[in-house]
Amino acid sequence: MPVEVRVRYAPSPTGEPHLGNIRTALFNWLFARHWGGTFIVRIEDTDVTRKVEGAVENNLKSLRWLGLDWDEGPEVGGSHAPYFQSERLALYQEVAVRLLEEGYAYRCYCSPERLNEMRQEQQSRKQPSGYDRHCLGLSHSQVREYEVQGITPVVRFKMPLEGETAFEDLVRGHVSFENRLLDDFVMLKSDGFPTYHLANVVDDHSMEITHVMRAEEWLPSTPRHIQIYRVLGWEPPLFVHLPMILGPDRSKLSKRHGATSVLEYRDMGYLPEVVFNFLALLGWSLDDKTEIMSREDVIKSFTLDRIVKAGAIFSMDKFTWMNGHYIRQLSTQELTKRLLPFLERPYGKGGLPDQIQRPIDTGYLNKLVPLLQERLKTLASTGEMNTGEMISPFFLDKLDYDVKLLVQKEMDITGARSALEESLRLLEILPDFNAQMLEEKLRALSQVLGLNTRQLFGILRVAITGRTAAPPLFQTMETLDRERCVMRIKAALESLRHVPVL
RNA sequence: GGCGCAUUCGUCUAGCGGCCAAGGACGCCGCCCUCUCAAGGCGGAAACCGCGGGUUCGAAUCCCGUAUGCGCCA
Repeated sequence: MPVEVRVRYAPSPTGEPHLGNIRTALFNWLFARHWGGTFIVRIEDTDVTRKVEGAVENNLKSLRWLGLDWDEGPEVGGSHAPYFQSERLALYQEVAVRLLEEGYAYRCYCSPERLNEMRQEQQSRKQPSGYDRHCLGLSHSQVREYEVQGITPVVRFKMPLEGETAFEDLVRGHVSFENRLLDDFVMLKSDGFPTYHLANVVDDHSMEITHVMRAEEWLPSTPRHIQIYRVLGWEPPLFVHLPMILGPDRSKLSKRHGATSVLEYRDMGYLPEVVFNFLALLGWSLDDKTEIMSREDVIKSFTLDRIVKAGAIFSMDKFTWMNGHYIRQLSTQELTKRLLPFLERPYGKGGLPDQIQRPIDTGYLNKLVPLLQERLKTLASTGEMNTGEMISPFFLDKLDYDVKLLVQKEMDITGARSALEESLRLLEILPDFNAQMLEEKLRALSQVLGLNTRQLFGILRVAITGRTAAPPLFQTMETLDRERCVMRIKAALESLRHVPVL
């Protein structure tokens, strides 16, 4: 492949980077790492009006969270600094002036009103829309007149009227556009800021970018970029247009499809390695079966020829499945560590009930984690309930009982009471309070009581945890210890006491 | 409206002329395991490869057209 690979991720700081942006970043990063190249981050902050506070930081944060380290860019600097376009304005202006002098560009004084009118007329006449070159042949006196009026011009690029602009896209193959259908686009705005077209060409060239990998939505503007390279006598980079990530309705993924920002997924309890793995598989695949891949695996096998051409819908279901899969692979200790911040959040945000003291006892949590592990879909939730809710019975002193739950199918209150009373008696005298012993003796008890295990264990489960869905009963009891189990069964009995026998 | 790109199970994908009456995964359904919920195991339904023409002994795979979707410009 190329002698030296230099690629870039060039976000504009207009909000939190969403999955599509990050997938683009990931592919660039993977490509660089695969070939031992350089991964650059460049901030495209020339659109002052759309700038959002904290957006740069969110972009960098997202990259760091996923472990996508950059070799040049904000915070780390590099030989091609600066990496903020707002600090490179002189460069763009210089190029604009050069193109002006060489006749490849011209100043345009047209008002938005005139452009609008022009567009409407073109539309009504069903002509292809585009700038009509009104300002191309302006005389000196006309120019002077505009200047006197205080109009600051934009700079437009003079597109060739004939021929076609073609290139080999590394994913799509040969792509071509007819020049006569491309209009004289604005390169430099009247405030002196460049448009995307100018800035990205100037920067990619001066930063010696070898491969421009970006989303497919940029494909239609590529011929413009190529024309700029051409008149400047610069060698254009290779282009790689990545398939888009789509929402469930197949349109470009956006906020109206729900959560799209990577940081939101982080807060929902998705693992960074899952985002990495899953995103790598949206638009790229290794073969017909490999899905779970370490980052080293992906780097090793990431090549452009395996990139898919069509857009892909982001499937939340599969994403969540993969997250659960990764969670189950984690060591108890690692999972405990990752769970901690989620559990320490306020109850309203998915953490443990607020009356439970923070910080949480890590040693104790460590004992619970194995009971929780295979039930988690995300760090924050089992799908049915929040993680904090799920393990709250292990932390609370008192549970609220729903009496209806205590009385199992085909049983009455009297039966439930005696089952609890007999269990209580048994637990109090059990020589060893461990899961194995508990199971053995309680099974025997169910026989004696003439109940099936489903019924007895069901009642006990509700008495012990307050709910019908919980981790395995006997391990739960062992972890809670005898004293607390006894207390809870007594409490359950107490709550049954006030219910009249029907 | 113009231009461009795309088109294999609901979804992500494998497939680069014969190995495909199309394979894997998620989801779905059923069974098993089982103290609940999960997890796991096994099995199933699910794409006539958008459609129509070619090329070829042979096409999901190559070519042309067409439809649809999406993107960009407006």
